[in-house]
Amino acid sequence: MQANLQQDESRSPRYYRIYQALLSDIQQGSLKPGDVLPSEMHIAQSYGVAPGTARKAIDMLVDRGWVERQHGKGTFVRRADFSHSLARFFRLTDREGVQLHPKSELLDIRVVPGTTDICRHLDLSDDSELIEIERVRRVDEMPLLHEIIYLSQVRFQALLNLPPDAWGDLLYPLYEQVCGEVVFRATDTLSAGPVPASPAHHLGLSPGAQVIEIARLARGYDERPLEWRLSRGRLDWFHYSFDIR
Amino acid sequence: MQANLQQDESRSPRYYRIYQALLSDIQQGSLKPGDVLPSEMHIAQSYGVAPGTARKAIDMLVDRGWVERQHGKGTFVRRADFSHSLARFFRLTDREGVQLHPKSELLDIRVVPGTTDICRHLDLSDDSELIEIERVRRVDEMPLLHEIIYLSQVRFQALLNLPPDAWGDLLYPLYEQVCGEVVFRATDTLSAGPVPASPAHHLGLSPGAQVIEIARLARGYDERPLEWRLSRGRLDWFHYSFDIR
DNA sequence: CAGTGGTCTAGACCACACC
DNA sequence: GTGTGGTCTAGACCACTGA
Repeated sequence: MQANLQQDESRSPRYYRIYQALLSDIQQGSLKPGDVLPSEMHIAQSYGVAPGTARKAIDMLVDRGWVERQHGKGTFVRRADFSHSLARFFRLTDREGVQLHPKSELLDIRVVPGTTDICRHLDLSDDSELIEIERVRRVDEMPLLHEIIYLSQVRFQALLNLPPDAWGDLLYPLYEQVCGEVVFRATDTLSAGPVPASPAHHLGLSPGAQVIEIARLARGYDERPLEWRLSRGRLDWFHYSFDIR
Repeated sequence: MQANLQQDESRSPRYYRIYQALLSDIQQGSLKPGDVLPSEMHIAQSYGVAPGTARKAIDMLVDRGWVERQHGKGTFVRRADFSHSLARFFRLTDREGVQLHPKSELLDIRVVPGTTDICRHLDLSDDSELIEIERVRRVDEMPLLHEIIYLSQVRFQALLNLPPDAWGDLLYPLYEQVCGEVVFRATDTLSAGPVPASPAHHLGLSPGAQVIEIARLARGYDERPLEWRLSRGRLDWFHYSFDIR
């Protein structure tokens, strides 16, 4: 009956404060992917609540995809499953709507002064230095996409020292493992336009031909912009698919 | 080792069976959009379970978007909110990413024999008759999209008797009000291709010019295919935007 | 005021994993 | 066996709504 404890600082319910505490443990890294959480009873006792209340906090973590229950074993922090990162963020398909698995070739990485436009997208001051990455993504040697990627030089500096063979086909796992930055969501905007010289060359087009442009702004857990990306692809190989709910 | 088949007719938990029963009431229409559900206590008593169990069933309905709680008032079946239908299903934007609000002009509606391809998309037998609708969607008199839409003649027959002035800018509200069919989700697939004669004419292009093609399969609550739609738009006015999570 | 949903308790028994 | 999560009970008090 110590209902008094709860009164003051809490306008939010106990299960919600426990949820926030556990989530913070995960985001700060004191609970790492693959780690087991304390048992429900343990959490209940250490926060001084009934088991049902602790369970409700864990329910929230499960619903939001942070942890996974395993009956009889425990509750575990989910690994950022990058076998699914491709399926989540790469939406190009073949003619029949089947997901493609492109290979990536790094063309160039360098530090450039940011343009006003890009810095504004990334919520940076207008004169910030940016990391610019240029890539080609191929399926069966066919160049499907040409990509130019901009990142904050401050937050992604570690990428500059990577040996060439450390670059795989996916960037987002690299962002997490090398820079500790996790891409949580993204907004894609598709349009068409004439292709500049460098992408034209890598896509096997003459400059000025029409291409699809996919502009992407990717954000972290806290909604901060992390990456601005401009992908260009040939019209004739372009198939892009997704669900609306 | 007794086979502890609890001989409950159900291997599923009680809250889940209550969830299914309530959901079925909503889908069958005995609970209509805007209706209030029985109170949690009432549900608990009438199913013979504890209040917490009934509440958990309602939690599932809330999580999945079927009902909405209103503290102090009750729990209500959600209305399919067609003031947001446009924002949900129409993703064309202007150059700056701002949602467009197109006007629709009905060009033609007729009954046609279905092609194998389209009937298969709609889960109909190959020789089914279909309703074919042809529309143009304009913003400021500029023809933005040409659409051809296919529907089951059986389920959407009521559309054939509509007076021309009953056709507004949006079809999905019409499907619900006139035919009782609710579009719940859709899959869009974007690609590019040469434009046939009729769309070319309405979009102000010469036949064979490249256009964007948006193929959509829209489905109801129960995942049944409802509508197959092929929209074509000029490359130079094409901007399509959405979120990935 | 009575009725509703929102939170919380302190247990119970079951099913599953592992030793 | 013990310890875990999964389900369920039978209450309690609170906060909000509307008559």
